[in-house]
Order: sequence, then structure tokens, then C-alpha cells
Amino acid sequence: MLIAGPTASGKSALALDLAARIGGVVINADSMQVYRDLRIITARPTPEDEARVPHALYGHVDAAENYSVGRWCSDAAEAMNESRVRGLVPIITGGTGLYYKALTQGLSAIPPVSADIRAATRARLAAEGVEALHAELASIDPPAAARLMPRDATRITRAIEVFAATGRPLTDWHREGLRPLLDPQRAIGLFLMPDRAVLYARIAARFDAMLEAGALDEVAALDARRLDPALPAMKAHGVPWLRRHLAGDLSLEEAAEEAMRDTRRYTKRQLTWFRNQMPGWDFVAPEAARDHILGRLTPGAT
RNA sequence: GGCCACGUGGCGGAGUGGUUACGCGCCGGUCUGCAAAACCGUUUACCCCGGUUCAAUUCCGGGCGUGGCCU
Repeated sequence: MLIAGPTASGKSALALDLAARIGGVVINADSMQVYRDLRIITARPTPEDEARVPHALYGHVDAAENYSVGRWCSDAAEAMNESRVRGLVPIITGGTGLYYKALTQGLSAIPPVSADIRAATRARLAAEGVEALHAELASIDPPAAARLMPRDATRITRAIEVFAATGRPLTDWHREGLRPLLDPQRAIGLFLMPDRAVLYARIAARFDAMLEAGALDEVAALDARRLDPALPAMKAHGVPWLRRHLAGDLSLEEAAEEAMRDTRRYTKRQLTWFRNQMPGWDFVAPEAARDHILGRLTPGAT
């Protein structure tokens, strides 16, 4: 079972409910809830939730690490195997669209790029600018250069470093996909889709609740580690703005406004992703989700 | 009551007698190992009426509204 939906749509609660009901394990598919240091600010399931039903891949990574889709795929494969052994239904939930795509459509067999090469490529990006890298890509991997927007620093850098590390253009690697971990035919993909206005109101209410629950202290503790601000965990919604508030750059109200805005934008992108990248998924209103999924589990029932 | 200033798209904010600044928001889209990232696109604008003019959001007059000062 794959349960996705925008931030604050009630995915976790639904997953917990289903897991308790049918005997399942909740496996995280959220790129930020994996980080140990970010519990409150990412709305990770509480210890009580985790005590009720088995959970996997929550807070198992240190914020100093660069987690990735690739690592998630192998972690998820392991978690699914374990659930099979225990006779539990894997219920994968989270909002990271790319993880679901990799899970159901496979990833290319690109070897890991060394930290040295990555650092060197990033340094070049900073020194030479995106345009220079894009021009270089046009000579080593013309299709990739044509496909990518000239200012898309992230993907251009990736294409350059894959070539630097493997001597083969990224486009070649993409032609050889690995078999997906999960056969989409054997899974139910559900996307919770709340009314936009309701969702935006929930985002605001939820951020206020996070602050009351100690989000600022959590960010202060993370801040004290003096990690590289470019790390993924340092970019979790609310973290950059709350850090700026802690530094005295802006008021808590301003930081909260910005954090909520980032979250709103993100939910919009999530919607776009699932709508267009995940064919075959069911889009359901949160209130109707549980009955919908239970109905699909028992084909005889309506 | 008098004087002055101003009325531009959801908001902020330029500007021009003829060719729809721009920013933000909203909305839509792209996506194969940092994805809560990175990137792209779009958006019923010139308060109302009359005049001048080939042509008015832009000039002139009146009205209405807003703000400031004065009585």
C-alpha cells in the first residue's frame, strides 16, 4: 500500500489506522522524516504512534549525512523484506514523489559518485557558473543538455559529475534501468487530495502547533551543530527561516510566514508530481480514503 | 468649507500619446541518486463621465474616492 498526499493531508494518521487494522508496518517515504534531528519540524510520528504499530525508516539518518533516493530504495527494500518475514503488510507513506517513482518505475544502475568528485563539481559550479557547465554538458551529453533548462544547476551538476565519475553520459545510464523494487500492479497507490483552502489552513495551524511543541528548540539544537547549510536536512521547511530568526534577522512571526509559504508551494509541487508522474494512482478526498482503500482490499465488497 | 497630492492587474510598484516594466502571491508545468531540492511558464491593469487627437491609461475639464494640511 502506497499512501501519499501533500504535507498536512493526514497521511500518517491514515497509515497508522490501516496498519493497526490489517496488521501492517508503516514505512517512511519522506525525505526529511528520515533525519534524526528533525522530529517536530517534520511532523514525524510520535513515540506513542511508533509504539502502537511497527514503523520503519523514521529518524534513522543523521542530519550531517546526505541521504538520497538510492539509499532510500535499498533501505525500503530491506524494510519490505522484513515485513514479509514477519507477515505484515508494508504500508509505505510519505510525500516524496521521487521515492515512489523510483520504487515503482526503477532507477538506473549508476555507481555512486565519490564525495571528491561531487565537491569538485560543486566548486566548479560556484566558480564558473551554470552556463559554463551547461555548455560543457552540450559537448559530452547533447541530449541531456537539450533536455535540461540552462539554469537548472542541480541536474546539470549531476549530469556532469556522473560523466566525470563513470566516463559515460548520464543519458546512456538512463537507457539501462534497473527493475523496480515493487510491481505497481501488486500495489495500491493512493493520493490524498484535500480541498486547497482547507489544506492551506491546516498548514498554518500545523506550523503554529509545531512552534508550541518546541520546534524552535529543535532547530536551535540543530543550529548548534554548525553543519553545512547545504545539507538536505538544513533545508527542511521552517529550518532556514527559524535559524534566521535565532540569528536575529527576523521576527518569529515573519519566519513563520515564510515557512508556511514554502510549505504551501511545496504542496502544490507534490500535487503536480503525482498528477503527472504517477499514472494509475487513485486521488481521493482524505475523509473518504480509509473506506476507499479497504474497499479495494476486498474486491467482493463495494 | 478651502488648498495640495494621489487614484495602474489579488497585492506592492514603475512608466508611456500608438509596440501589455517588474516584484510578490495565485495558478499550471518539468523532474532517474541533495527532491521539504532545483528549474520553467502563465495571470480579465490602467476609478467614472465628457473633451482634444488619426490614436488616450498617458493631455484637458468635470465627477467620485483616498490621504495630508488649513479653517
